[in-house]
Amino acid sequence: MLCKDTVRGNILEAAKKRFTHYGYAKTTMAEIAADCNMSPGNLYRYFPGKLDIAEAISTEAGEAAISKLREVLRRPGRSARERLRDFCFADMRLTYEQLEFDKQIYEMARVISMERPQFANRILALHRALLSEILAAGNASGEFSIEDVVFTAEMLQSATMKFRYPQLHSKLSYDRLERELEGVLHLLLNGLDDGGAGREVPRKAQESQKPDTLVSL
Amino acid sequence: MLCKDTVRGNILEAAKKRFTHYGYAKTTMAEIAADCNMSPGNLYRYFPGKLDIAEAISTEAGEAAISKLREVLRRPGRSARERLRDFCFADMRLTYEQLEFDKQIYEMARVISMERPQFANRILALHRALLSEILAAGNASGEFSIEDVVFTAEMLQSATMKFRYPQLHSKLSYDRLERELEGVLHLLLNGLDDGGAGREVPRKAQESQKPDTLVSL
DNA sequence: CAAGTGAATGTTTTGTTGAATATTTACTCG
DNA sequence: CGAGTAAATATTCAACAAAACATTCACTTG
Repeated sequence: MLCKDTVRGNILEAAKKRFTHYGYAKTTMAEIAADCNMSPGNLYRYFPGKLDIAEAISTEAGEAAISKLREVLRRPGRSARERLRDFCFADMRLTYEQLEFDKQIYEMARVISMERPQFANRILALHRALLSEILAAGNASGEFSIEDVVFTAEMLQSATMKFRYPQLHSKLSYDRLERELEGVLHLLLNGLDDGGAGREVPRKAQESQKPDTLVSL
Repeated sequence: MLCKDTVRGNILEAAKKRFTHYGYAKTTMAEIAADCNMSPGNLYRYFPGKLDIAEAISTEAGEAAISKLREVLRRPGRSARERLRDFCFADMRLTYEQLEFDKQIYEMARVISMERPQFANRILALHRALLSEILAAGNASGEFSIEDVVFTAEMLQSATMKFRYPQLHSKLSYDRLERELEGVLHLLLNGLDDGGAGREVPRKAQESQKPDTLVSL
């Protein structure tokens, strides 16, 4: 039997194909409906509107990404610091690759962030919860002694904002982003006292150090 | 005698008045020229184009802001840590107020950042130099022992990106921005070991803690 | 009545065209 | 020539009509 959820699933699937292939703007409700062998009007019995379809798709994708990150956290035999590092790098790589290579997904992300500001917040909250988990584990193991884990997670998220949706904030090569994340994390973990941003890994030749560039203003 | 630089100065002055009063877009080259008692065509003997006039004005303003920040650094009887803190807060307040209350300046900033990506970089470089100064002074006084001062300054700049042009990155109240900057700085200065983001100042009621919201995507 | 239709409706996007306006050029003046 | 002008040109903007589209609704259909 075709329960409501199955139809919803079909719609999402069809829409996802179109959105990722042709882009959000270039996809019409009529097309999505046709792909599902229904009339445009009927779509509205399953979703309030086009944007909600996109949001549902993005939520799914976002939660999938969070799941992947959660797996990074489950890796055994790592210290809390290492875990934090793994987590941040995995996160950056995940979103960078996603947005770098897929113009369409980038478009959707932009539209949804504009029209549904709360969307990004929900994902950020999930993300922050994982950070809190790491910190709490670190506390438990005696590696950290953080008083307010939730607040500290918030601050970590704030300081690494730039690496979360790199394309939205600056245009840097992935190499450079990695190097910067490395440095910032070192600072966040150890503070200024421990030799500043600590430069274990020798930097590449100075020539390649293009300056930062703000973007999307 | 009317040397070339005097005329340039007059043009800049006239343009500045118009730009700040009516906005960049709503100001025409003809108007600027009229204010200077010259024909529009003649402006091009002094500036390559309208955008370059705006850029010159902004550069001046940017350098003025940097000077103000430099003064904050000169305040006597402060430790390097305090200086760093003063500096970051002064910087945030300066740009926040500027952009918050002056729609026209905000417009100019946006246009120039879009059309002349290098502009922001030059200002950021000046800014970074001041950070390096603080760190170097901290090293000299024995308060820090930072190996690569320049690199560490870069990392500090990176981690506080969000507070540099707040309106461009997120929409948060100034209160909340201050609180976040406080937390992030604590983390950057002391690392995770020192009780995390350290919460000397009790946070306000949880109700008021609206989550972050990305903006301008 | 739940599922669906397709025409009707209002909003957004798209094109187009004329007007503004940035920029260039050919020229004047001292 | 250096400083400037004013007309010529090219680009951008604004307004408005047409088309496309999202959304709604009165109406099947099983």
